[in-house]
Amino acid sequence: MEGQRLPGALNPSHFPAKLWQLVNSPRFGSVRWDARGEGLLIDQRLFERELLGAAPAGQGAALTAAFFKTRNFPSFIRQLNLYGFRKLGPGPLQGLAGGDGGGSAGPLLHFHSPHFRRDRPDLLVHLKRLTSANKAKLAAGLQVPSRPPQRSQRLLGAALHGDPALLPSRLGEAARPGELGWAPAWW
Amino acid sequence: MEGQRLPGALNPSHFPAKLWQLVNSPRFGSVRWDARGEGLLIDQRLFERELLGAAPAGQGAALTAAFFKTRNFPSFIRQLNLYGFRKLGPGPLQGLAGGDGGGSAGPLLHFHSPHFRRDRPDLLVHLKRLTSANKAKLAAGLQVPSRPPQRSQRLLGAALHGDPALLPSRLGEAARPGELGWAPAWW
DNA sequence: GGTTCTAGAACC
DNA sequence: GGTTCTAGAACC
Repeated sequence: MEGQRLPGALNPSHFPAKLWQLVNSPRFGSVRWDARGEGLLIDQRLFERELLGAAPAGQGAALTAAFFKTRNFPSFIRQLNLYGFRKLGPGPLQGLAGGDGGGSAGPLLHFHSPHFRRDRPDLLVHLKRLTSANKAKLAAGLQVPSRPPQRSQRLLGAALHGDPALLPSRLGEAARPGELGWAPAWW
Repeated sequence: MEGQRLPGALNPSHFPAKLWQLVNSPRFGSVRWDARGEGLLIDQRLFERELLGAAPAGQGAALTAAFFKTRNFPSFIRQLNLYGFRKLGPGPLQGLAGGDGGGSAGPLLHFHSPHFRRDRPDLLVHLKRLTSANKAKLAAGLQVPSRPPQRSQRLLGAALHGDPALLPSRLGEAARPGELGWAPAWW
């Protein structure tokens, strides 16, 4: 399980953290690592059913866990591109994807970012939202700050990942009512 | 049935002609006119099944008529935008869409172009592919030429639409073998 | 920062 | 000209 812990410095409500949790979660099969742990394999059909609440055609829209706010798969792709992921086409690199993944319903999309690797959660902090402003800063060699998670978010993350180092040690620092009394629907 | 005939000047292999035939075809329910005949109502779920060969989830990909070359719905949207269609959001205009369309499987997308109206096939010639070059020409008040359909395509269109004026009147002008010996799979 | 709609560009 | 991938911009 090493390498699957979400670094505490990441804001769990932002896309990189959510994606990290998603790919490492046994709950979901639509997003997983490729054979080398250096890219993402995404089963669009399964993704829409698991995460976007798409009904199996004929049934009404099922209410589903709100991992993402959207109901549209293209918005997820937009997020990937916005954070610098690139699609890997069919070819030698794609060949490393690693099989059909066992019962996948549809074709797999293969995406890659140099800052998103299974064994390198420390690189996640380099995933930046590539707005034009941020790109200009990065091009100029400047730093792009990340808003750190709020106290309640850090507590939640620590609780979810069982990281005692991040949990309050004294009662006086304990979570206020409501602060830890919930969990995301997708967990 | 007036107004559903494809103008002979249009190249039937290009997007505007295909879209016109699609929305006026009784074969397909995924694309149809809104209540005013001034916009398109598109049922993405049905569109993917009818025209892109999407399997009903679980089954393998079904082989389907090749109305479009793509298997991806976003490519169809890209075409709409490329030809100047804009999406109408929920609101007063959207309210004119006209019901759920009778058994539509999913939510409807509403798109509009001033050159695409049920009762005005004569406007279709103004639908231009909005490349940056074409947009510059249009902005300069210049004309953007359309490649006219080839002889075989004119003949096919005339035959499909039963337009005797466009069909050869003498045997010497008749179609050569193979020229009319086929029809699109989707017809 | 996330989501949505549209457009640029490259490839076919 | 059609298709695909990525990005800009506006809105939330």
